[in-house]
Amino acid sequence: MNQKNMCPRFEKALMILNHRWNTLLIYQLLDGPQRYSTIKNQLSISSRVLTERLKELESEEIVLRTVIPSTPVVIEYELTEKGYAITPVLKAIEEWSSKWVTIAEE
Amino acid sequence: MNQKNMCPRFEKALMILNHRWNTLLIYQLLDGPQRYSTIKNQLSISSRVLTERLKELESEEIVLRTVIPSTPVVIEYELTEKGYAITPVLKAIEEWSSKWVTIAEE
DNA sequence: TTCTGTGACTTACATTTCGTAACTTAGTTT
DNA sequence: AAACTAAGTTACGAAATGTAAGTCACAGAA
Repeated sequence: MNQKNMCPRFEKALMILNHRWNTLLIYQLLDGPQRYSTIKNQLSISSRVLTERLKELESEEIVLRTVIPSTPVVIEYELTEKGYAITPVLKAIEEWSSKWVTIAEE
Repeated sequence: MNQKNMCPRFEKALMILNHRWNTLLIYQLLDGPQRYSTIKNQLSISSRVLTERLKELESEEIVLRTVIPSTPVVIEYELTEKGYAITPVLKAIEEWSSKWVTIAEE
């Protein structure tokens, strides 16, 4: 994937944001810190892939994972500053979709 | 993929834009109308998937396909108005990446 | 007039990624 | 002990993607 003369940062950004589920996950976390099970219930993602993506976003420092030592243990995920900085991208998608995207109806 | 109470247009926008290669393809077409082989050479996408994605973007009216009856026949792809309207999304990704994305170096 | 070349795809098949459902682990309440 | 809970894992089949070779229509070369 990718070309000779494209900015490598932009390219990497696309690789992260276009990876299936990631944008939706970030969008979901804009509502604030949330537990694993909350996220899983809101999106119809499987636990296998959810765990995988959260780890990816955590390693990219877009998401922060916090262990709450209750019983049973609860894990909270939230966006970092870098993560919240993606907001304008989501806003731009929202604007484009509200102006241009149509849903087939019967 | 997806939730009960999310705007269906936004959801659809995400499905289109997050589909592997699509955003990069649109980005590439911002340079103006281009032939199939040009696109293929610029991105390292396989012809199988390139054809598939161009058809998808065409059916979403993001891309316009034009046959130029030369010999051998040449096909030109270009963004529609709806397609060019995605520019702010790409700009937002560019800005985010230039501020926040780092590349590992050794 | 068969032979070679071109652009834009297809096709067949291997590899990777994803989804599904069942299982694990540690501590807790019954 | 048995059952329960949250946050994962695991095994495995299904779907998406990559790779390489092939197709088609026509044109100019040999």
